[in-house]
Amino acid sequence: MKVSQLVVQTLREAPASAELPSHIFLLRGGYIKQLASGLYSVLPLGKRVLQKIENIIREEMNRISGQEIDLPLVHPKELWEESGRYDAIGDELLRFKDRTNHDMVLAMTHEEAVTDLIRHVVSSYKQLPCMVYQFKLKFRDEPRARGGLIRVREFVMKDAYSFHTTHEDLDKYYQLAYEAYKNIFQRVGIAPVIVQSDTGIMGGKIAHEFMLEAPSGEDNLIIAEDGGYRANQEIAVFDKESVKEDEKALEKVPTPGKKSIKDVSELLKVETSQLMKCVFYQMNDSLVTVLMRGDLNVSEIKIKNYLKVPAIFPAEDKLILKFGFVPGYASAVGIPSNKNLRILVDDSVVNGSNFVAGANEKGFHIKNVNFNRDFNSSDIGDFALAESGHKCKGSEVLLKAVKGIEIGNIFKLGTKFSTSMKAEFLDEKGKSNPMVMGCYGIGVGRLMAAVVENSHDKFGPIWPKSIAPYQVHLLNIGADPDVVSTCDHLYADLQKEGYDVLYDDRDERPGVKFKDADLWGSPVRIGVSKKTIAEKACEWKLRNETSFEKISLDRVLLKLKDYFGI
RNA sequence: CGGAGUGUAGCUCAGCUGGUAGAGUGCAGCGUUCGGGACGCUGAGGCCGUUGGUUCGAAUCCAAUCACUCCGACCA
Repeated sequence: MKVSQLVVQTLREAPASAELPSHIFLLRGGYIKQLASGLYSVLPLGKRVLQKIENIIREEMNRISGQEIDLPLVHPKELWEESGRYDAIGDELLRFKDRTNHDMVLAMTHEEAVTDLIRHVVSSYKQLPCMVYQFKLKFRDEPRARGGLIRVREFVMKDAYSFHTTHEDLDKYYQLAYEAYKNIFQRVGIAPVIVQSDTGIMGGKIAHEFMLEAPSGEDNLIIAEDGGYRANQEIAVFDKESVKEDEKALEKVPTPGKKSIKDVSELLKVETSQLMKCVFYQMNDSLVTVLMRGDLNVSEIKIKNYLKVPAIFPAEDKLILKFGFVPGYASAVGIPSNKNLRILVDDSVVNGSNFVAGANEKGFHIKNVNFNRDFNSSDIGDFALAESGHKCKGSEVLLKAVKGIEIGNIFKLGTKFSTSMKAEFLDEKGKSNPMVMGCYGIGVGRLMAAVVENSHDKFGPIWPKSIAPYQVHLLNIGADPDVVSTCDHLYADLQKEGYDVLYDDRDERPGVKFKDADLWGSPVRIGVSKKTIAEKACEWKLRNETSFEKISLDRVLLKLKDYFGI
């Protein structure tokens, strides 16, 4: 491609609102252009990168027996009602009516559509297992798009779905998908951190997220310092180092005006870990009370998962008071649970003893509160948020928190969709069973952005060979007729050899061309000037190096072959 | 949905003590240049987000509304 023909406009300056390197360089290099919040047009350069990423993913999906398909973007409401997600998902699912006044949705993911397809096509164990995948637009009406392509509303995702006769078979395939994902990310130059993740309202038990560690990441990851444990903070577990002592007698103490853990700890001169905090959430009219050791924070995801609800909200004082709790001085002592009051007790409270807790009376706390003796509940579990400085379960290894960008995920769905949507097969004995499903997603645009986050300098992206929009950037330095004709010939020769060449044939000053070359990030830059052709040579410069070398024109093809290994 | 901010030329922004609009850059043309975003001249390009109000007069003041950005909430 000749730059003179390329549909592109590079920018000297990115909009002030662009902060992430990927956002800045994709805009400045003319890869993408924002149309509206979270909606981006892709220009030819960006499209080439996306296509190369897609081809890598396609190869790896085909290698694990994937078959490419295409599912609709617009679905009738009924399909989503079948799975129960029409009501379970909030405004993120864009709903609208078609001309016949029929309720429709824009697909934010395709479990329903693919389950519908497979249940009609597959009916026997002989047809299983199978995996189908697609590259398809998703629309999610995100409350807040941000960071260029990192978080958008409309995006192409590679989503794959596998169907199995048994959980064991899914387990085996899940491992294959896991390896395929590692290959994909390695091929685009990313070394992902792979963490256990929340399964959310998708149900299922096991899921992993592939993360690019980056300060701009939206997810918090908890990683053991020896790398032995890695999980999304939402679900990460840790050692609470609880110690049980002999139970002492209750003792009411005045704590006027001291409502926070910190204040009470200072007043009574006890460690925050000897306090018991009481956090309130509400779901409609019912109250959820969470009792937790004072030095720990609540993980709302763990609570949502335990209660199996899509959302909880901080409770209003009015509701808290209605159940007999006194905000600031609250505990479960003397308050039994009932059908509108769930009392969740973190195991840090169960396994500790003699806590200072609220007296449910303004200005008073109680010392030596113990689970079982002084209050009770059958809702015991792990509801605490793992944080930097905590220790791995059962070991002394420290956990640290890092930020990450989610670039892919794999999920064991199990039979959630196949049961609700009756995707069943007949086994050897003629008995009907729900198919066991897995799903595997990668956001293609986000991956492109992640690669830039991962690999750039102050001038622009440094694309890996595998997905650079063009492999070779050719430019004439100066408009001398001999220089131009040398470049023209070189351009033709390289193309004939099958290289993707971007030829900057514009009548521009060298500085302009160099800046653009950096923004377009081709791995190899070949420059031809009057000086070089005097020696029948050209400049050979790699994007990831700062200096260039002069090589003979005869050696260009050889050197390219060597560099690209083809 | 809460909090903050911004809407003026394709892009980045100035103008905002009220008097109908500017720079840089980009674009077109001419000339001088030609190794890391050169310089000079000429030119095209704006209903100052939208609507209403105050005023003789509004980009400028007030109100509403829309859009976009950031922080938070949210994020199968």
